[in-house]
This record gives sequence, structure tokens and C-alpha cells, in this order.
Amino acid sequence: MPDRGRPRDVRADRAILASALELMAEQGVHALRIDDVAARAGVGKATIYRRYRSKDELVVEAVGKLIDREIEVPDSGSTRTDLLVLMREAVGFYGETLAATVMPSIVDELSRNEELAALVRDGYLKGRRAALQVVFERGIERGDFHRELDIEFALDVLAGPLFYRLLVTADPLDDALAQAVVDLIMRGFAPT
Amino acid sequence: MPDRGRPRDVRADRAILASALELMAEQGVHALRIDDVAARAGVGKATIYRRYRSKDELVVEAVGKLIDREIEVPDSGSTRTDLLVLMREAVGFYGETLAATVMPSIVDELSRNEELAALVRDGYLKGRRAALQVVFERGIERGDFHRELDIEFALDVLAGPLFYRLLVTADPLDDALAQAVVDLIMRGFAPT
Amino acid sequence: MPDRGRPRDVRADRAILASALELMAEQGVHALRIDDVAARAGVGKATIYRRYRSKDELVVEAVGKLIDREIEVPDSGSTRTDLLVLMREAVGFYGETLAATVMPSIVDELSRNEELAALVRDGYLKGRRAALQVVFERGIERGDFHRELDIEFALDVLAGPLFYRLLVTADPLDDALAQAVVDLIMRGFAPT
Amino acid sequence: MPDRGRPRDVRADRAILASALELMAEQGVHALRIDDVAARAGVGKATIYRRYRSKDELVVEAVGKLIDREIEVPDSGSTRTDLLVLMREAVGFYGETLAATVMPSIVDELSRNEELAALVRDGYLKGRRAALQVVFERGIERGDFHRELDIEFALDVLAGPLFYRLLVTADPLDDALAQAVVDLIMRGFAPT
DNA sequence: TAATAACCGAGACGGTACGTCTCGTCTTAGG
DNA sequence: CCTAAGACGAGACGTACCGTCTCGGTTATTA
Repeated sequence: MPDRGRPRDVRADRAILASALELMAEQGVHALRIDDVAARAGVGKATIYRRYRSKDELVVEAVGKLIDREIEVPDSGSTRTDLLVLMREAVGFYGETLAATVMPSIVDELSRNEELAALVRDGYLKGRRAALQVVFERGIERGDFHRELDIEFALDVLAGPLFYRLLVTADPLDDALAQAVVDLIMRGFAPT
Repeated sequence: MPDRGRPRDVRADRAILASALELMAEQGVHALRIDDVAARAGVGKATIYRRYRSKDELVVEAVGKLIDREIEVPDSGSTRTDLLVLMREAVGFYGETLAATVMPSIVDELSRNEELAALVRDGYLKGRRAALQVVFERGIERGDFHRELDIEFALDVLAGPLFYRLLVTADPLDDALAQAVVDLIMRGFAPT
Repeated sequence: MPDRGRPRDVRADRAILASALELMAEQGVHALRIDDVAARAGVGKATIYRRYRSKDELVVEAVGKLIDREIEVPDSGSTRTDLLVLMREAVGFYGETLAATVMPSIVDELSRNEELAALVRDGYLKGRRAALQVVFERGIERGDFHRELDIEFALDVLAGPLFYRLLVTADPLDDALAQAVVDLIMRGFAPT
Repeated sequence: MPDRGRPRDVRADRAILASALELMAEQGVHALRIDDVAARAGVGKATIYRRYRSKDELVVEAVGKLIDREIEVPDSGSTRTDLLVLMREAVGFYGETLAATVMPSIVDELSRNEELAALVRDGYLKGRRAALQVVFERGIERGDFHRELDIEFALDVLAGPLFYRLLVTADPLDDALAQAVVDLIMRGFAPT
């Protein structure tokens, strides 16, 4: 009997996630208190725990909402331009306060939370990587890259420095970074 | 009067750090409980807090011990070989169970623990980056790289894909990665 | 418009009270959960709250049903026999499992539930005491008791030991008790 | 290892019980909140739960403290006077606000809490009943009572009306009650 | 040698967040 | 307008962990 009883209140769904994201952005994932989420959302704690089995799961879902963005494959005719568009989009996204604040905790969570790992890897990364893959394949056709290009590795090179700065060195994510990475890719993987 | 009273027990020092590292490796930094460290080390909690002002500080110190490795600048005569030596060393280190297990939590901690951030960035990264910098400078002298090479960026490219795999995609850290990164660097930053 | 819409289901009325009594007998009034009553009665919670404003009121009503017994004034011609009949009836009633199980909780509830207190005192005790009063008055007429007999006090003496055993000492309620109490009354209140 | 570690703080012991008793007297046993006890006692909740496994157990202990009174056997030479002294003492005690407020909940608890039942029956009632038993035995010697007097029953008659009023009818506990009960006992159990 | 001072393991302390539970109300779809 | 099912806001429950403090006892250096 799936549809019996009072249905879940969609406004509560939204209020909970919104409050959680706000609080995470304000004080960090670490300092997130379920009681605070409930209070800000104007909701009982049970209403949260009916939706998420634990605080971790709430964080997962909130992050899921945060990173759930449609990505479209650019097609300017120029491989360099297309890569730059995608890199700038990524730099812009991870440069946002909320994403930047939350990401370290997410990464930590990834290592012990299979569910979150699946969500992030399959739901988010896969999409971005697929878009980039198309661009790389077009690049190969155009003769911008040599034919043995290891696309997986190329993707790691695009994303790696960005995450390294975000998570480890705390150096700025800016347009210069996007350009430098794309330049390196164009040169380093050019046909011999 | 600095030397009055019973001196600290060095065995306690060691037992605390060892227990902390073991527990971090077993269950993650997140699940580390001071009570558990005390119990495993056969030590009272006060004995821990006499040495470290907080749990965070204990983690910092334990991680410090873990990553405190002398690094020597290779000088084989070949820039590629030297870079490869350093990359392989890094791949080997982060491929170790303990380092790999602990790193995501460290990264999380970095974002809100200034002290740990300083320790990791100044005490550890700085050393490795200095070694790499020497190799890059020699490479420029030798004519392997163009003279405007942005060494900071080159370092990000070396480390980025490694951390990206370690923290985000969970793809393997292997020799192929080391070679691919070094190859890319050699090609991408070659003189025009 | 009193008769519009679907009429209340009488089976629900009965199921609710029956389930409440069963659960009270099984686990005590204390452990009674409205959700459990609803589940056992196969009824929604709202159906209960439409009938009883609160859990307390449900308990009141359930107990009311339990103790709602017609009492008839015995008239054997012998005061001792009449008192004995009434005492035996009481001993039999409070010896019943359900009544005995529920009574301590009822007593607790009496002290803070005015409504229940009224129901029990006016609806139930009053009836029994009235019956006994008649017997005592006949006894005075017959010359079995002195004329200054404080009937209120006599009633307390009849009921007191019974409740004391039931609630405090957990000693058995048996025929010997009934006889001893009646004997004491007959002697202690005999004319001088 | 019984004496290792920091010993329990006796002031906390006292503060907890005192606060619990105060709150029980103010609002009833029913409305007692562990958080309130902790707050009023200036104590953490864990400090309460270290001493008492549950709220019920705290209530038990608090009540134990409340009813833990030395009782001495009066010996005036007159059986009536001795009984009256003991009855007045009881009437005075149960007339106190705290005892009267708490008793219904205690009685309810007795029926499902073996530990409390033992405490109350063996620790408290037994003492009072023993004192009364001495008085009755002296009375038999003096010829105030017939020799077949069932002392157990006599005790039930002394205590019964008192508890009946306290728990059921809410009629006053006063000196008149004490006197009436003693009078009844003296007459009803007089030698034939 | 005795006193002094800081150490030691054990574990209680006040505080705070957790995740669970129950209350009495409210909201669905359906009879 | 009733019904069964079950979600809702509120708030107490008992647990767990933090960082501090207290106990009896130990181990050095200083007097």
C-alpha cells in the first residue's frame, strides 16, 4: 500500500534541504546540527529523520542537490574554446563559497560512504566527464590531439590541479588556471 | 624551573601517537575517539591532553609524524628521470594504506584547522615542492623547458591528478600514472 | 444537521475500548500507547481522538466501562450477611486480574485527572457506598450498631484494608479478609 | 578495582535527590523531567544516569530517601495511647504535601517495579509494622485484646483507611481519623 | 633522606548533540 | 462526514563524546 496515509509535505522537503545548505555554508559541514536544521526549517526532528536516516545522509542529499547541474556540451568549432568553456564553468562552480566550503567534507565522506560515492561519481562526475569526452573525441577528429590520447588521463589532468588547489593548497581558482590547464592539454597531447 | 617534577613518560608519547594512527587507519579520522586512543595506549585521557590541547591537535601531530619524511633531490642528469623518481616516490607513499585512508580526513581537517594547514603546507608540501622546483630549474637550464615556465603551475599539474584520483575518483595510483604525468609535463612545457 | 455524513462506526467504538483494556491489562496503564491501541483495534488514531479528547480520557472511559456494574442492595434480614455479600462481591471484583492490574495506575491517575476522579468517585464509589449505607442504616434500626455510628468512617474501614492489600502490600484478597472486616465492623460498632 | 579513578561527588548525589524531590513535590512525579533535575541540581544528565539507570530508578531512590525514617516504639503504659501515637505519626507523615503528592505514583510504580516494591515493603513498611506489632503484643499481655488477635489483619485495619483516603477518596487525613481507627481497634479486638 | 613538584591511570564531571519515541493534530484518498 | 493510514511540530528520553578535574599513587629533582 504505497499511497495510503498523509503524503510527505514537499514544503518540508524543501525547507529541510534549504536550511541544511544555508547552515553548511554559514558554519561549515562540521558545525551542522540537526536541531538547528529543524529549528530553521520550522520542522520537527522526526520529520528530518523520516527522510534521512542520519545526519550524514542529509548532508549527502543536500550536496546532491547542490551539484545537480545540467551540463551541455559546447561546440564552438574550436577544441581549445570548448575545453575552456567547460573548465571555466568548473572553476566558477568550485569557486563559489558554498561548494568550496562543503567540498572537503564531501571528499572525506566519499571515502566511507558508498552511497554518496555512487551519487557523486555516477550522478555528477560521469556527466561532466562525458561532456569532456565528446570534446576530446571531436578534437581527435579535428587533428588537435594524437590518436592514442588516453582520455581518462586527460580528464584527470583537467580536474586534478583544480581539486588540488581547492582541497590541498588553498590557492585561488581563477581564469588563469583554466587557461593554463587547457594550454597544457593542447600542447601536451598535440599530434607528434 | 623547567626540569622539576617527574618527567613525561616517553613510552606514553609513543603509545599515544601509535594508537592514534592505528585507529585512524582502521576507522578513519572521523571515528577517532580520545577515549579509544587512551584505552588502546593504556593511558589516561589527561596524559593525552597534557600533550595535545585538543583532539585536532593530536590528529595534527599524528599526521605530522606520518608525513615527516626526508626528501632528497634526485640528480640523474636527466630531467625526465628525476621527475619520475619524485613522482614514483609520491605514488608509492599515497598508495600506502594508512596515508590513503587518512588523507581524505586530513584534507577535510585542513579547511578548518589553521594549525594543521600550516603544518601540512609549510612542513610537508613546501619540502616536496622545493625539491621539484630544483629539478624544474635544472630542466630549464638544460633546455628541457621553455624559460617562462610557471613552476607553481607545473607542480599543481604533477600533484593534481594524483590527489584527484586519491580523493575523488578512487582510481588506482600506479606507475602508469607517474609516467603519463611526467610525459605530459615534458611535452607540454617543452621549449617552442 | 445532526445526521448528515457517514455515521460513526460502532464496531470502532467497541474495538477501541476492547483494545485499550487488553493493552492496559497486558502491560499496565503506564505503557499504553495510543498508536498501539489504534493498531490493535485496526483503527486510525484520528478515530480514537474523535471519540476521546486525550489519552487520559480514553483511559477514563475504558476504566469506566470496566467498573460499570450494577450493584443491588442485599436484604437477607441479617446485617452481617448483607455486609458479607457486598464485601465478597468487592473482593471478587478486585481479585480479578484486569481490575487488579489496572487499579494502581487508575489511582495514580486519580491524583491529577479531575475528570477521572469525578467518574470514579461519583459514578462508581458513590453507588457502592450508597448500597452499603442502606445496609448500615438498616443495621442501626435493627440495633446491630450504636446510633452515633459514623457511616462514612465505617465505609472507609470496609474498603480500606482491601485497597491497602491491593495497592500496597500485595497480600491476597480472599474470603477470610471479607469475613474479618465484617466481624470487626459488627463488634467495633456494636451498641454499648 | 573498586577504588580507582575519581570518586563520585557526594554533593552531586545530594543535589540530584534534593532537586528530584523538589520537582516531584512541585509538579508531581508524572511531570518530572530528567533535564530539569539536571538543570536544577547544576549537574550533567550523564551524572544522573551514572547513578540511576533510568528515570524510574531515580524516582525510586528519591522516594526511598523520603520515607527513610527511624521509628521508635512508644511505651506510655496505655495501649490506646501508644497506638494513637503511631497513627498520628502516620497521619502527619502522609498529610505532608510531598508524601501525599508522591504516594499515588509510588503505588503505581510498586506494581511493576520489583526493586521499589522490595524497598518500600521491606525497608519501610516492615519497620512500621514491627513497631505496631510490639504495641499489639503488649496490648494482648495487658488484656486489652483477645489472645487470638490476628495482628497482620489489625495492621491492615490501622493502615487501610488512611491509604484509602489518601489514594482513593481524597478525604482528609486528620486526627479524627487516627482516633476513630484506634477506637475501632480497641473495641473490635477487645477480649470477649 | 625528605620534601616537592609534576607526572601517571582511572574515571567522574558539566555540557551538548545525537537519533528515538510518543503525544495530539493534520492531511490525504476513499466509502 | 466518516474511515485507515500515516506525516506533522514539539519536546523528553537515554547514549556518546568532548575537554576538564579529582583521586591515590609514582618518579624525578632539589634541599
